Amino acid sequence: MNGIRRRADATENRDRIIQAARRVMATADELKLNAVAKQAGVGQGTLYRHFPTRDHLLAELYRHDVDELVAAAPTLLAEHDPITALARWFDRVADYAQVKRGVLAAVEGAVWQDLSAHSHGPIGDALTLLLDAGKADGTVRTDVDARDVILLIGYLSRLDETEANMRGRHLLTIVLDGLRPSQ
Amino acid sequence: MNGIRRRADATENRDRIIQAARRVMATADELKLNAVAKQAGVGQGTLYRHFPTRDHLLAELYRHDVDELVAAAPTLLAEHDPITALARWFDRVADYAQVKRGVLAAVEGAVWQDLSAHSHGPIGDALTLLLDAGKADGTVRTDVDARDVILLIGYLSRLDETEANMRGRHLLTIVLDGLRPSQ
DNA sequence: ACCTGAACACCGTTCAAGT
DNA sequence: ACCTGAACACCGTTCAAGT
Repeated sequence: MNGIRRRADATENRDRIIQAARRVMATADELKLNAVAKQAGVGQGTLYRHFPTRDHLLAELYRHDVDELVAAAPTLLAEHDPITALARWFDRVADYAQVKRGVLAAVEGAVWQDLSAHSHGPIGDALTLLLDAGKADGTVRTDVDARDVILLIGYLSRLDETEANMRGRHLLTIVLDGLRPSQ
Repeated sequence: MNGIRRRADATENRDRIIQAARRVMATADELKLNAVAKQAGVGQGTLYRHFPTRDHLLAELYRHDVDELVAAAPTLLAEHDPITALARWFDRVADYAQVKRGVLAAVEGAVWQDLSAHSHGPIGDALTLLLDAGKADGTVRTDVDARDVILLIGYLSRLDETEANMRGRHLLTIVLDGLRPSQ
């Protein structure tokens, strides 16, 4: 996937940064870049060379999870009718949001980036797939797009653990109802 | 309303801080506390004496607007059926969000504070009033509360001006539909 | 009782020097 | 070609000294 030629030490440093970042995120709920560099045993400049922005680092950290989320969309569509598939997909997002709060930030960040580049990004594509199926089906209103949904479920990243348990899934139900055609 | 005895210079400084803060917010889209102190011509410590946290300052800055929002709820209810009143109230929130992005931050912040104190805060009370009327009426689902709605409309604070114009009100419609009883 | 502003703490970011 | 880490910039926050 990543055919970039790199010096061996560069590749190793990159890996060490990623692992250090995971360690930092696991303990605290924040990601101080200098702390990551220190943990990784590299200079701060090296971190910036590999990940020019915090979002780049987050995106890499959660690429695996984001990939799973993306891959789930067509699978769910094959197994359920569109609106159910969408509901199930929301469930997965809620799962990630609960266990790894950072996924949401990465999702939002990634979508932002790609929207400005006039593409939709992987998460956006997955959502578009689900929404389009629902629109064709008549179970999803036709005047919504992926970005709308990303915005609506963005509250997930602002809930603490207790509140996520109390309200997270319930609110997704409300959003889902809002996405149905009026009347 | 504020019966606290203060020295004359203290009162004056407080006012100067508030006005300086408004000026700063008007020009930039951010609120650097040291910049406010400088603009106001007071020491940083003075700012902290009057407003221990950034939220305290924001709350004061937008108290007038928040009061208007709160006062609008019963008025709207007297003039319209509950679900329409709620829709109109949303419109007002959207107005504020568009013109003064800070109102939303203040609203969210204020609600947070007061929730933890087991009261609901003025905005929460206004929303509860609207929701209760709708529930009694059968036009609002019974399993939602003010905090749910605050979370759902929180995206408003994350839109830039262009996107606010494109999606702000539209998304409120979707939220409103989600708040209706299912089926 | 209140104010001032130097000083500290903290973090992100850059860049000259080194390998 | 890549790395290091001192250094800078920036902001929030505190507190000793002053009125």
